Amino acid sequence: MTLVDVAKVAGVDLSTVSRLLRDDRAASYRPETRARVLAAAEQLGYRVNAQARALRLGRQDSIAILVPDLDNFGFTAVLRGVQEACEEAGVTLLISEIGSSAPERTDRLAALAGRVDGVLVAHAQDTDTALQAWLDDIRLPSVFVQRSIPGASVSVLFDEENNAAAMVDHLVAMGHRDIAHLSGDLSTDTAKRRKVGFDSAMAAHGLSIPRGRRADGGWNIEGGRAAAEKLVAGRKRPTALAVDSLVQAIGMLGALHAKGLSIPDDISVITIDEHPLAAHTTPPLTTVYLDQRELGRRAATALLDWVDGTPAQNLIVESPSDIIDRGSTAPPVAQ
Amino acid sequence: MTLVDVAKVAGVDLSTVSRLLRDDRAASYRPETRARVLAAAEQLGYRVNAQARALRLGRQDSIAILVPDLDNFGFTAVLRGVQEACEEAGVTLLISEIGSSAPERTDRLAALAGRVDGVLVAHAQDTDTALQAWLDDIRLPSVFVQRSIPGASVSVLFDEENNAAAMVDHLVAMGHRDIAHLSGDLSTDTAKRRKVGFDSAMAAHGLSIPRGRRADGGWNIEGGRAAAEKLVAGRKRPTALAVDSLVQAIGMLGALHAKGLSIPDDISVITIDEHPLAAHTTPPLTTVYLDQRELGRRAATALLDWVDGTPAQNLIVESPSDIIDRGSTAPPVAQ
DNA sequence: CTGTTAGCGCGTTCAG
DNA sequence: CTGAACGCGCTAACAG
Repeated sequence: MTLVDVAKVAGVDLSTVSRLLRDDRAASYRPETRARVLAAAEQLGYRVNAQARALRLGRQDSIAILVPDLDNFGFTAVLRGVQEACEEAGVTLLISEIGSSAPERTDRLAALAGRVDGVLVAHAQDTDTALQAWLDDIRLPSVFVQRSIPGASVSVLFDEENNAAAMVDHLVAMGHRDIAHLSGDLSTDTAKRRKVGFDSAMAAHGLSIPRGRRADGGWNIEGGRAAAEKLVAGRKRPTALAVDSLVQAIGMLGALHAKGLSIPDDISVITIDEHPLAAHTTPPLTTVYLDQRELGRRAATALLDWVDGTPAQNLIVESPSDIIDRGSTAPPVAQ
Repeated sequence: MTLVDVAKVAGVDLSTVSRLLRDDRAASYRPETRARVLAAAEQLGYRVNAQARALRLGRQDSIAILVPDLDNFGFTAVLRGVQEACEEAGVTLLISEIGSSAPERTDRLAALAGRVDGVLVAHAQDTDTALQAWLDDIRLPSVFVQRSIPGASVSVLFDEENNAAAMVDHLVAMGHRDIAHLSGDLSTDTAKRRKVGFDSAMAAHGLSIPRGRRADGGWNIEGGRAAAEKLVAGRKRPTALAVDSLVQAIGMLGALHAKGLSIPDDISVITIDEHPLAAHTTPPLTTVYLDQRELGRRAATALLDWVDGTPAQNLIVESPSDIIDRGSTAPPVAQ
């Protein structure tokens, strides 16, 4: 099932088979030859050898995406968008989980480097110098997805300030004035930008943010829970909670329920990120919808273009920041 | 940064470099040569070209795992176990989502075939003949993970009958006699085997399963919700619900809450699958713990061994079926 | 329109 | 202990 085999069966040269099977349109072969070759290939079940092809062409037709945590369902929509774009481009996608800076991470990255034409990065803390060093080292095109590292590669981002502001606007429109911000991991720029957006929006409404009204929820369930506990611990609770991610919101719900708080009667909550799960929590969560799928598509496309020779540029993907209202917010009541 | 480059810098033949860098121990080279080569490699930042190596050796040092749905957090622990095993073996893992039988799935599969030495399959409905055909076609070692197709390849499974029985035993021990089974997709053998286990366990306790006490929840949130609605719709509710997966349990919670049922006061619930999420639902869920990570490891190891020449055998991974009691079950009360 | 030829980078005999 | 030479399967000139 190699080119020579097919050529032998078809009674032509292997280069003819190679061209015929690939270009198809380009060369107008004699119908007879064409038929013979196609028949032989079919009969033998011929498949090009991806490795030989990669070796010859110096390109892999495959890219990788580095994700922090496969458990994080806040990110699957992005993955799906990336998959789609890759599919359309006929490129294989390699998904790799690279959690914390474990030592074996280096090996995984090293193995990856030789197998792909470029890499998408969905994992980046400002301090992750090891990752940055690796990216420099491999000299492959790389694009950060919904993350960015200062002074580093290209990024495809949402307007996160806008997203955070959307939460504030929604809550203020309901009459809230004492709003707490359950932030994502503040060592990531995504969380930083949302913080800025939150603060600006509050200021725009003439509201201040007293001490104790922000907590870092670390982008995970447990962090969200701990942060929520802190935010509602004081004598005077905020009347509403704006949460940076759905994953953290899950933890928050646990904390609020444990404390016997009823949503939205005692406290309103809203979160960024949309996922099937949001419709099935208790209560269902009002969310800021982000088109993560589109973000994934755009990031993948940018990377693929870069691989093809067109350097990618930083890109902000417009997202409607639409509110999906599932009733977890309501006007505040006097405590 | 190829072998020749290193050889040139080190002033030796490229074959020397090749041996030295790989065997290391095998050949006892002159320390001097050794040092020169290593230094040159280091200096040039040499990396073997995975493609050339694969072409030469006829092996990719990489395997793929086919998953139905990356959104399904019930499966990430398996993935993690697989990743670990691959890491230890120095093998690259290719994760690929192959949802329904979309037409583009074929392309994705075809591209995969040339890049891996074998494939793990975590997606299998008895009726998925296209997938089966592909597996036959590629003639690569393949192992099914927590799934099996009748008469097909090798499987690495849990004792699912035992797992379902664990739910029944726990509930019966609490005093329940009227237990409903919210099953997984009954076209998958996993669900079928759990059904058998559930029924046997009930029979062993001298309990029967009246009509309307089982519903197919399709392995997803929405299916779980719909099935739960059906199960508690009748005049006389069951006193307890045994759910086949955490994902479905999420949907179930939504349904029960919407109906105003309180857990475990009005109805007890228990589910198979452990995940961080289970500790943070309302209420937290009592679960049957499965060592999915170990399952993943074993499956990956079996496949890797097969790739190395030792055909894999069907394998049942012992799992303790331990109950993690988070209080979502309680003795039944008269209605 | 089709065959010939020359590598892509590497691992492996076989000599020496 | 090290070098020389071949070929894995494929593509892209270049002939014819």
